[in-house]
Amino acid sequence: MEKRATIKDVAEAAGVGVATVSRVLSGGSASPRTRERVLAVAAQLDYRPSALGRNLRQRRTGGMGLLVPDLTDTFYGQLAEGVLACARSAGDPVVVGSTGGDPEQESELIGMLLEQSVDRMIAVPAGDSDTWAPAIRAGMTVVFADRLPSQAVQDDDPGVSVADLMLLDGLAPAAAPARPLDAPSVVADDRAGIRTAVRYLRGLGHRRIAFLGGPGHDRRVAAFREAVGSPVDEELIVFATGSRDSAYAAAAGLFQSRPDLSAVVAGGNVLGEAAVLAARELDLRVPRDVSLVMYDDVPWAELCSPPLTVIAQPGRDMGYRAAELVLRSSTRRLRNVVLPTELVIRGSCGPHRSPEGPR
Amino acid sequence: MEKRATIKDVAEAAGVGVATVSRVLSGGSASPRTRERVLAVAAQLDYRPSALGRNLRQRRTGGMGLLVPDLTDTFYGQLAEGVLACARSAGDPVVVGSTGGDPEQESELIGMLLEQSVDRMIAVPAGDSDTWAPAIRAGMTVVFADRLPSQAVQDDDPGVSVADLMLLDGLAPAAAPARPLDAPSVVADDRAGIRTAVRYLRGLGHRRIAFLGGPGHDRRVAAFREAVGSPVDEELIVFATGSRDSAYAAAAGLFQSRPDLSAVVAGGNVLGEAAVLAARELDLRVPRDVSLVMYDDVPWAELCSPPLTVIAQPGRDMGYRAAELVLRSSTRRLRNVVLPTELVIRGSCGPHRSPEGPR
DNA sequence: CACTCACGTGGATACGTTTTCAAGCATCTC
DNA sequence: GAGATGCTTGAAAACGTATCCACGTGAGTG
Repeated sequence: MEKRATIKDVAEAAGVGVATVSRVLSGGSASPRTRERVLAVAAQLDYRPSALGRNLRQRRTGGMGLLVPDLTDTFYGQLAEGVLACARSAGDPVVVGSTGGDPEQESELIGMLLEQSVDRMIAVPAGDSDTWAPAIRAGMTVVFADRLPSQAVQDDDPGVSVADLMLLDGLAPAAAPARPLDAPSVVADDRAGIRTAVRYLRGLGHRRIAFLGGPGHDRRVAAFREAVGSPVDEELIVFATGSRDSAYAAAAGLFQSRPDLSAVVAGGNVLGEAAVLAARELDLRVPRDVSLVMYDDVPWAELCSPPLTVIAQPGRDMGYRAAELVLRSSTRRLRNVVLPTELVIRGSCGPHRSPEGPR
Repeated sequence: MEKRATIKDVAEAAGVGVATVSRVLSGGSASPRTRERVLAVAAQLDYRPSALGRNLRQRRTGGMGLLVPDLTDTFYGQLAEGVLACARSAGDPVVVGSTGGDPEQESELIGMLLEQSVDRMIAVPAGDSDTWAPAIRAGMTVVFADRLPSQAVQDDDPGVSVADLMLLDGLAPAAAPARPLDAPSVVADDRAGIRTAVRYLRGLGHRRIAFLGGPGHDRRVAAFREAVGSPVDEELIVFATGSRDSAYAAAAGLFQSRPDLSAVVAGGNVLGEAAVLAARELDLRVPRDVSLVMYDDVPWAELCSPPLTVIAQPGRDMGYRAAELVLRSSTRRLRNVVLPTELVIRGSCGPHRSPEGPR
């Protein structure tokens, strides 16, 4: 356990000042002669500049933070891989946190990153804009991926009691009028994806199409509503929390309460998984009894029988692009990237068959 | 973008010295009176100690590193979730790196963590012991998870030419005699898991059982060899690299070259996925034509039809335990944790049927 | 009452780096 | 040849924290 060489050691060994060493290693100007000397000595001492010193000096940690709801969800795994790939090519460390879809945990993790002086992060947000305001106010460059934070409820009338409360932490009540926090983002074209799927199902003759949503699927639900057109049968839109259990419960409940539905689009791969499981449990055959299209393409979608028809979104690319965006945040243009989706038709959708019994 | 308060600000506002503030916040001794004052002021200023200053001062970064081959692999996702859960409860940041199973990338990532002065890490190693020697020599506390680094090839005869080469970086050639680097670890009981699976297949009448292995599956292969007993049909043991393509190729190749096999155990979920795909492509029915048991229990194992019989290993626990181990590294006892596996019988294994055609 | 002892406290230092600033020096121009 | 100009260089000052050490004050004891 030998101790690492410092810049001072290199400077002494090379017979130059520390400033020169720093310059050479940071690509600053130096005479070829000294440059060579310093480089040689540094190599020989196996010197690696300590990120600690540098970070303190420039008052920020290199690299970036990454917040996802759940690494067990294959899609977020893909997204994370994309981020890590980009970061690796830049030589940057990535601090990863899993929020479990819980705004409170998310808030804690943001605080932790703040403490670490991580000033760049990409996030699949769980909380609303109020959760994220502190981070952005603190000067963090935040890029949202996969979805945007929901709009916090506006409290337009800051009563005296509220003001009283705020005095506790010494903040001026009127500081932030809760504007819609503008941050770059990279998301999939949910609207087009859902619309294509719904049209596809429509083309197969399906009329009663259900939507199985999870947290953060607001845009997908909206797109679904728009695609099916009015009147929307509200009972056919059900939500689950993030957990697999909840997803299963929602799917099973949907199938049981509305045996007349003939197709369902699942808002994410966990929901899709739940739908397949619930259908099987209730002896509904796919696609004979019910057609299914799932958001997210994941390797195991092909394993199901029948293989699942999916709305593919480029998870890895999404992560990579987001990381690029957060790194070159100087490029202020081209914010709000929208990635294309693609309907991958496999075998989980079939033509609508009128129910067997009379009606 | 208001700038954060420093310990100095707190000290001034509270009318005490910085040392006192530091003590109070670090849980050191202080009179109740001052403690209260400092705490109040700190809260009011929304002071959060900067990890940068602290890290530099104590010459180490808090938190830990985590190196896995691929976050797209559900098992590593589970493992990562476990690590993150433990770290979160400790309030520690986790720097995650994805090695892609490539020792070179792994080495680079280790270097990056070294640079960050991360002195604790948990890793699913890709490289051999030589890859990890530098990290451990540098004083890192490394806990291996899921598997151990393979033993580097011993070069027992350090010829003069080798010594010459080593002079280049100024290292003494005889420094590290390549001892088997002892680091704590937490792995699954591969031996028992594989043995149980093989016995189960044997009990179903299978005699020609194949093993589909990937990188890092050394212990599983060894266990397989032991379980099937001699003579081992070497053709029935095939390997893939980490990628899904390679896994598919290996599986397809196996099925084609040895149509007489009646069961296969896949060494990991990616291999299992490949086996299902390849079998389907070759019109082999599971379990009618070939029985399949897969290492790793993953949510989608139940989605296949038939649902996959698996050797379940507790991925999340593995990560959690590893993180515990690396955090409380003072507890020198209880290194090398072995977690139990469980054969979860679903529907992918059936009784052996003698081949239809005469033989 | 003097002396000791324990404890609370604050000044000073070190951690390793980047960056500013001024100085040194050689070259170029008038 | 003198002044200006450009380039290279090193000393020094931060960055925010934890910790050593010395100082002062209080209580407790002889």
